[in-house]
Amino acid sequence: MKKLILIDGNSILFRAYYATAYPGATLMQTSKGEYTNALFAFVNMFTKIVTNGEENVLVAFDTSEPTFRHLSYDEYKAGRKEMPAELAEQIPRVYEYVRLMGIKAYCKGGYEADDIIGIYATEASSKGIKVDIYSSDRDLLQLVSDNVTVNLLKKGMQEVSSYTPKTLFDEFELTHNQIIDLKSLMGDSSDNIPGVPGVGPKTATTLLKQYETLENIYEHIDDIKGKVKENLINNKELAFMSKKLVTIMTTGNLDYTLDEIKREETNYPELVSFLQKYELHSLVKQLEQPTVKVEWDYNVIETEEQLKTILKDNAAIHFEFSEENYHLADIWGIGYFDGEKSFFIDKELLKTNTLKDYLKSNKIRKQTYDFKAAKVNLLWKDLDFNNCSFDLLLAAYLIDSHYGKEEFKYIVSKFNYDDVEYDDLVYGKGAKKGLPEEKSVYQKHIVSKARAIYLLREKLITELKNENQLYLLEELEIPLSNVLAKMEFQGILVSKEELHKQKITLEERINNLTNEIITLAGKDFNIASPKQLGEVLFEDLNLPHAKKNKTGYSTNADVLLKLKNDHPIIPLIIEFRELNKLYTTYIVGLEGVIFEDGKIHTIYKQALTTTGRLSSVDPNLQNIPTRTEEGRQIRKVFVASENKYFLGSDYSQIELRILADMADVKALQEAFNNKRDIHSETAKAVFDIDGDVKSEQRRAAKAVNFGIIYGIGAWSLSEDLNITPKEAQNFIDKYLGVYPEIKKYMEDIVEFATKNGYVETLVKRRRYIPELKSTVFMQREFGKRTSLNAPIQGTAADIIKIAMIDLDKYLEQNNKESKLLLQVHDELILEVPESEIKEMEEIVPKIMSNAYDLKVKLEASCDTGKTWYDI
DNA sequence: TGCGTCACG
DNA sequence: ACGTACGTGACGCAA
Repeated sequence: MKKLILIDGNSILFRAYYATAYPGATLMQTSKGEYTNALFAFVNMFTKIVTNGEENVLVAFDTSEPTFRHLSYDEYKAGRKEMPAELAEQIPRVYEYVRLMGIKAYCKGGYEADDIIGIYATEASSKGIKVDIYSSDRDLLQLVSDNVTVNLLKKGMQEVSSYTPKTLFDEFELTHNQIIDLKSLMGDSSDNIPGVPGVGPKTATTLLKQYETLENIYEHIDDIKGKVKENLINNKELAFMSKKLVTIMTTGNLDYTLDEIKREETNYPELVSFLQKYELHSLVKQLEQPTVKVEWDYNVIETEEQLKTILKDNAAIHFEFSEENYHLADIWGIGYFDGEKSFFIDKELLKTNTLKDYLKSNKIRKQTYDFKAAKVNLLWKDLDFNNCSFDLLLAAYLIDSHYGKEEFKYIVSKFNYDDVEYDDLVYGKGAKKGLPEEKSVYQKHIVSKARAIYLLREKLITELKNENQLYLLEELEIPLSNVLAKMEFQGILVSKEELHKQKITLEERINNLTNEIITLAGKDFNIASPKQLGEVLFEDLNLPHAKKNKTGYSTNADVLLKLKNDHPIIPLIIEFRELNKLYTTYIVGLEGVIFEDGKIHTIYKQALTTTGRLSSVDPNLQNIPTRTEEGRQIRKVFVASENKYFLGSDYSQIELRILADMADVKALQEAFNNKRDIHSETAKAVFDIDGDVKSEQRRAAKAVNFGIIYGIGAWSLSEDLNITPKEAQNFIDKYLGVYPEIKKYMEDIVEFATKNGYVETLVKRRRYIPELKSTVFMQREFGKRTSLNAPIQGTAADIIKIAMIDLDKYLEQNNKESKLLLQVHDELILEVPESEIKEMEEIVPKIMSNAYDLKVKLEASCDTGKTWYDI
């Protein structure tokens, strides 16, 4: 042994506790209420001390048993406050942590932690072993010697002062041997050691500089003068007793020999699950070291014969595509890893029954990254892909919903896996993106992804299991992935005639508007440019400008609406804006994404939103206009196939129902269960109305109901309702008075989020909210609002996902021709043959309302028609 | 590429 | 004094 680290566990634990338990602080707790603040801070300090795995370390603790010090001096450590229960309960956890690190945590009756350290330090030092002691207790300075360094942790936890004989002398002007005598003279209030009354550090140091030791001081007591001499003589016994008390043992009978202090291997899996159990996720991340690079190679599979020998159950398979839009993308390669061997499978083999059957099989499990992408692409090739047992993208998304936006490399790096390259580095980016010349470069890259999937599976599954989220992966997201793949592939038919008709009409109207606007403005300019428009309105026409933004005048709809009567150009611009939006985004936009089959095939991003909702891209079919009649016309472009009808079914007030359930709002529950109009009901309660509710009052109540879901603010409510912020605040107060459970829920959820750093839905989908820890006020406020909103929005997302899975199952099991086409957050759109309309009108809303049991019943409406406009 | 704008739930 | 409700995607402009 070359080096030994001795840690004063008690001292560090106290520091750790009080560093995070300052007055007014909320102590860190797990969701079950176990305190973890000291454990957390202890681990942080500990990992700074014990950096690599090579040192021999012992952590010494006190016991509650009295030592010879208590026995020889009644007042020893008297007056010390008892350890807070919040700290005491964490001690076993700290022991466990140290043990899992592969390090001995040791205490023994009759010995203080100091003594254990003193004994081992002395023994090691005598054998020429260098010793590092860590504590915040200055008493330990007496152990400093040529071989023993004492490191004292300073208040901020950040700094450490190291004491060697030299630095000790520099600071105290005394040798390390004199530290005991110093303490004996000056005493120590924290341990209730008396010392010599009237003698403080100054006097003690002066005396010791002259006489070296306590004993020698008394031998020369007559050389000393005045009050000091008197004090010394009167308290000689106290001085020598103090010396006994402050002297740390250097010999004793301990249970381990030095050799037995050898460090063992850290048990990483157990340590990770220990830290996860106590919800110390940031520590899990810090703790993990990058995995050791393993050298690996792969074989290229080019024949069916070779293929037959490698395909196994539950291997990882990765399809790499030429484009993000995977519908008709080229397959750049197929990576495959069975846990031992790595392969690159030639895509030509997709023509073989061996590969077709393997992919399609419901018996053979496959592990993937973005199962849906592969399935959709294969469906276009008239192949199928089934039985996904694990999907890395979905699993990572469930662990942290912020990960889903990121690329493969980033995601795996979050789980400390770095044996994958950045896509950009392999394929280039932008216009230059393409397969590199060198085959082995991209082949290896694609195979490396399959390896990552396989090698990370266990870890992610364990993490999900620990947080009770495995259900979400295996019973919700993966099955949903399969449903979404079918919906995307199915697509929705558009009428090119209708599209063209609307295009012509819009073009003409926009042209006319443009001419009129230019005439009124008196000069030619680009109306679609907010910058140019702002200049025309607020400089040329001198209209009053209210708001400004970073780049100039604001010209948004709100501003324009307020100027409506100030100039005849304004209504024209409002209309231009509306029509231009419809034209560019919806008419021209949709025209450009029609496939050869005459349909539009969107892509649902399943791992993107932080709340658990889906998003729809290429094109976005979740924001097709409906609020204005003009815009709603666009929906006539989407038509049912021949002899089929659209069936739309949407949840009624699902988010408010979830709020009524989660916050346990009795009045809301009752209103919902009696199928009353929820906004009128709210208006009645808030305005204390008996009879009819005026539409204005209902509107106000509706605004607050919505506001609550978003994390209401008086200012925005006042904007929304055109009242003063003060009136809005009154309104909110009244509302919360009527529904006190909501007030409580809002407070509780923010407290939970602040304490735990995340919020969750009814089925444990989690959203971390780091903004709550921000030092920026606005950021923290944002964090609070999302804490309120995410569980509600997320639960609604969970419920409709369950409904989709249930519905798909029903359709499959009963061999129905009806197909799910679209999901728009709280509504489902199906294409139904005439023969199934009646059944579906009954079954779809039923499955939707039965998807999840809340304290209030879920209701879903139902409509059918030939175009989307009609439902 | 970032911004402003506006479409949806 | 700050800036103002949650979650999205697509467009055109301007740099």
